[in-house]
Amino acid sequence: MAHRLLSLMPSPDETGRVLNGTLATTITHAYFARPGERPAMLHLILEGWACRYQLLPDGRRQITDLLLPGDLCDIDWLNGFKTSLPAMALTPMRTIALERGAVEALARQQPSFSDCLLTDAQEKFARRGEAILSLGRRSAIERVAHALCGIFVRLQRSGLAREHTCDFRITQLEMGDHVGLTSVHVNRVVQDLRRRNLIELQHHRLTILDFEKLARLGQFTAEPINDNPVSQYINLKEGH
Amino acid sequence: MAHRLLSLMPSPDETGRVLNGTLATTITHAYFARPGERPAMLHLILEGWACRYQLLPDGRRQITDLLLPGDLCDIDWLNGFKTSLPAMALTPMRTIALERGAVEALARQQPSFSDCLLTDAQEKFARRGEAILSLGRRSAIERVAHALCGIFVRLQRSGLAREHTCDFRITQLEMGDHVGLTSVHVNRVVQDLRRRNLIELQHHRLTILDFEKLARLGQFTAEPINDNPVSQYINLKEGH
DNA sequence: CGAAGAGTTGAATAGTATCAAAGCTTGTGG
DNA sequence: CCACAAGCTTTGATACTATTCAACTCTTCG
Repeated sequence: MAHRLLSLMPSPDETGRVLNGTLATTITHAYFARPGERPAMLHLILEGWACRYQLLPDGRRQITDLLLPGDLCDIDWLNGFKTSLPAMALTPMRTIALERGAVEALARQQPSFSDCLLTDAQEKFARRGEAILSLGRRSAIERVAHALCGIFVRLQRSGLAREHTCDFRITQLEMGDHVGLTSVHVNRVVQDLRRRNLIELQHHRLTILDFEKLARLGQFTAEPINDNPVSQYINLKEGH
Repeated sequence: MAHRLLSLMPSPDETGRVLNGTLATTITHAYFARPGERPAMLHLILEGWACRYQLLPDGRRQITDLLLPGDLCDIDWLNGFKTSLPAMALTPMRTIALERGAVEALARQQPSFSDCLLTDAQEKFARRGEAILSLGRRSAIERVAHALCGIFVRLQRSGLAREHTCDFRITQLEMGDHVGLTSVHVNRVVQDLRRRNLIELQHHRLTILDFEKLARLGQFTAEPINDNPVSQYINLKEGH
């Protein structure tokens, strides 16, 4: 079961300090946390996609953060671990659940871990900056191209992409809520990308036929690699 | 000279620890920091507006963060004080300049100050979330209405608005780069808001005639008040 | 007073949303 | 294992929103 998750597994920690967590699974649409709560558990994602989102009174929805394998689900430790936006599973998920108290304690005791959390926050902050640029200034096709590149690279770095393909389990409606378009228009853009021979997208699987070109179309440049990821500090206690 | 800045001046700090800073001024379009740099000085804004922005290769610009009086110019302490996006003055500015080393030292020594920085970061993170919602899901008039409400409330909280009016010194082009529209369209939306008797906007001054209605139009809800602002820790050394 | 920048206007166009209906997939219960 | 239902994807027609381009006016500042 664990071989696909290998790259997310902890490396031996020099200081010997490690956070112990237990395996957890959820179904699609489950909430990891709801606004105002101070969740007992934080989750490191092993498999599956989740998001944070915001709603308008009339039902319009915007996904503000996409959470992929390797991500710590709760950036809200910045906010005293009090959740500001709902975090919801977009697919079935497999996560490592960590006790909030243990995370807080390790952050106080081990500066390198506290730095790691800071880096994690900075990464998410920068990602929101990219989203603002996309939504404000990129056309529909540029936005989708950029988003696909970003998702692919993140999955690749977690060892969840091989060659030029990866799983792609969210719907075009959810994609629309992510890139600020309607699902109908996402569909038209996707077809356009297919016609240009840039991607294949079917049966929950994305294949990027020409990454170079797709990246140019979306003005995508990969973010720097984080050499101090949260996953390093986490140990999965066997015997779920 | 100081009476307008009163609400930003430090209150006596219980612990006696205070960051000493000196008055600095800049002209429009001056840079506080450029990407990759590790600036020697951080700036607390007293007067004037600044922004962080991102450019596309073809010149399209998107403002990702608007920095107003009371804001610490450099959120990038999250990133080890290494600037990620350029921060530029949109108007002439008056700031309190702080030595980076002193800020770092105080953050290490005084937990309440380090919490304060965390809160500051969380506030900016949340503001980016709001921007993503606006750009992704709100119409042009809703975006502008929302932005005007947000700006007014922030200035009001810094004591820089009286009754229903405040200074408004950025151009419609810059406003467009902030809310993801062209300057032409911003102009049309502003005129629409005038026709509806919601605002007056002329001679660098904004008057909100009906805040209630404007807020409803933009789905604006004020963010919670930060009771541990950065400004509390800062002392302006006289004799610039 | 003149120049440069900012705001305003109109017409034409491009881009995206909306609405409605018809195929496809996928997962489920019989 | 099949058939069905629900949810996704696809298509077309149409309306609307925002951009583009170009000119003109008004402010501001030196």
